[in-house]
Amino acid sequence: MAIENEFTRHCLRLLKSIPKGKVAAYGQIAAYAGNPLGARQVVRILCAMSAKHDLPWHRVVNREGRIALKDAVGRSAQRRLLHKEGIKIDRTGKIDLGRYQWRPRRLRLNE
DNA sequence: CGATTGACTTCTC
DNA sequence: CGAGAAGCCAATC
Repeated sequence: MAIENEFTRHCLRLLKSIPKGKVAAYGQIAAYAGNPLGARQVVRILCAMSAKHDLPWHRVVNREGRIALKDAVGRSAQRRLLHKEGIKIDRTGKIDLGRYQWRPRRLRLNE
């Protein structure tokens, strides 16, 4: 069964291109995929297809730079994966977005 | 077909 | 900074 709509396709492509050591926000992915209000759809995609498509689900956090997962086990797993990629998380559980947030394409020339 | 439900976001207080 | 409410969207019931 193939990918149904364009939005989903874009999301998958974006998600797969998040480089190691960087993170993105749900709403951010949704926006680049064409639906600025589709953060929850991104969640659904991750939930449903992360395993099947080998998506870097752990590189997606909420807008604040915090792990959005509710499940305690999943949260620690994500924390571990991120840490393994060199992403630092402060003791309040927050990621420094200014430093780690992914920016698609060439908008990140200077920095 | 209306109600419920999220790994969301933004605004108020 | 924390808690609540409201907005948003698609899958599921």
